[in-house]
Amino acid sequence: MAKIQSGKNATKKEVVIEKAALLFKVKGYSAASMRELADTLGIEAPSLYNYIGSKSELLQSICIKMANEFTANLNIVDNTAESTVAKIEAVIRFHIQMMINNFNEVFVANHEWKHLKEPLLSDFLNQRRNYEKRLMLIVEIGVEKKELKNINSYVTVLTILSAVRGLEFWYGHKKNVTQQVLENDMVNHLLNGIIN
Amino acid sequence: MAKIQSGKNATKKEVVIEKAALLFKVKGYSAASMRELADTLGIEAPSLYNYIGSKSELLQSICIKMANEFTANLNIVDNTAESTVAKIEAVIRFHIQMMINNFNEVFVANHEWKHLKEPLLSDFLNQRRNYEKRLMLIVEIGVEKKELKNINSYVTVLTILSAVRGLEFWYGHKKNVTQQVLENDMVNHLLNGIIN
DNA sequence: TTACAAAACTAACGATTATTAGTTTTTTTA
DNA sequence: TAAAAAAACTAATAATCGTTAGTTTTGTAA
Repeated sequence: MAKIQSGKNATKKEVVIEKAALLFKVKGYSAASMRELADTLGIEAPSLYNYIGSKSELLQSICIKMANEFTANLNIVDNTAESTVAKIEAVIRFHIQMMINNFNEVFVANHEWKHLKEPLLSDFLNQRRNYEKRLMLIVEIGVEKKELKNINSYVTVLTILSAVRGLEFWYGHKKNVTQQVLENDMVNHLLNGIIN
Repeated sequence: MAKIQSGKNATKKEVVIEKAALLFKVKGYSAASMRELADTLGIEAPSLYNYIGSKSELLQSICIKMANEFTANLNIVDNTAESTVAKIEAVIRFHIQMMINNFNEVFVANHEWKHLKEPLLSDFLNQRRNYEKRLMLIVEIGVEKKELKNINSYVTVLTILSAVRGLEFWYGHKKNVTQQVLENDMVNHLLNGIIN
């Protein structure tokens, strides 16, 4: 009956993934049904399988894509930013940008990765762990160079990553606080707490 | 066949809730089945209903209990701690304590509340919103008194609550960082970033 | 020991799930 | 316009879900 609308340059498969991200965010992966996903696209559930292989594949696409984007950015930051503080600031700002521009997918990757199947689950967790370790290394170098206080690198990275992750709560309160204020205040709060 | 073990002073219902919290944490509420929960107790699924009314009730118990504990603590802190900084520090330390002593239940309340049914869903969200507002008020008073920098109270509370919430990730890495180091470093990081 | 209550069981219900098979309609290509 | 391919459909499958009903076993109190 209805035909899937693929706006702009988006593949129809990409449209399905996009809608899946929204649905997974609202209902959670397990509670979200393929029938409901099909509904949001104006088609019947079995028609989805013309575009995708399985429900699980949708989650995979979302999680892998997000993991890769964060890793790719860290590569750039690590090679371009000069001081430790500049690197950390760049990472924080990128997380904020991602949360704003890819909210649903970042949210799903953060919340629903546990439903990934092996071996992708291990891949995802390894990549995240690696990301954390690289950030810890940046902090440790900053401590050595006396750019930062004598802080524990794990706790520092944990605090920063957790704080920026919490931006998902801000998303519902956009009216009260502008992105500008949010970004600057959070960067200042997190950096002032560790700069020497 | 098997009989539910109710250790110490715990009601059998409380044992069921405790096991449910663990299961919900690992699999998520929707993906966790009553048969699996019964398995962890060594009984058959229908036997659960001798103790509880429904699966949904289990989630309710967990979420409401946690919300009340945090609210109760804030009441105490608000009445006893003197300075703004002391209040914020007390709140941060309480969150850390809760994460350590009630990890599964805190985790479930943080992650699975969306599966609550109305009107409990609204109650839960209102209570959380109220908690945030009270913290914002504490920050605003601190700014007025020049105890704190001239910061946005919403962003500050968001940053702090998100950071302590991220302790759930630390839980898997206990070996590398002691609770002492974690607690002090995080408190310092978060307070130094805003103290005037 | 007998009676009662608590707590377990088996069997089964209706609902929902992701997915497959096979078919028809629509769109694109030649 | 005819043929081929893409994209929708209907119908149905096996599996799993929370939960109920009814029954049997176990534990406790008289």
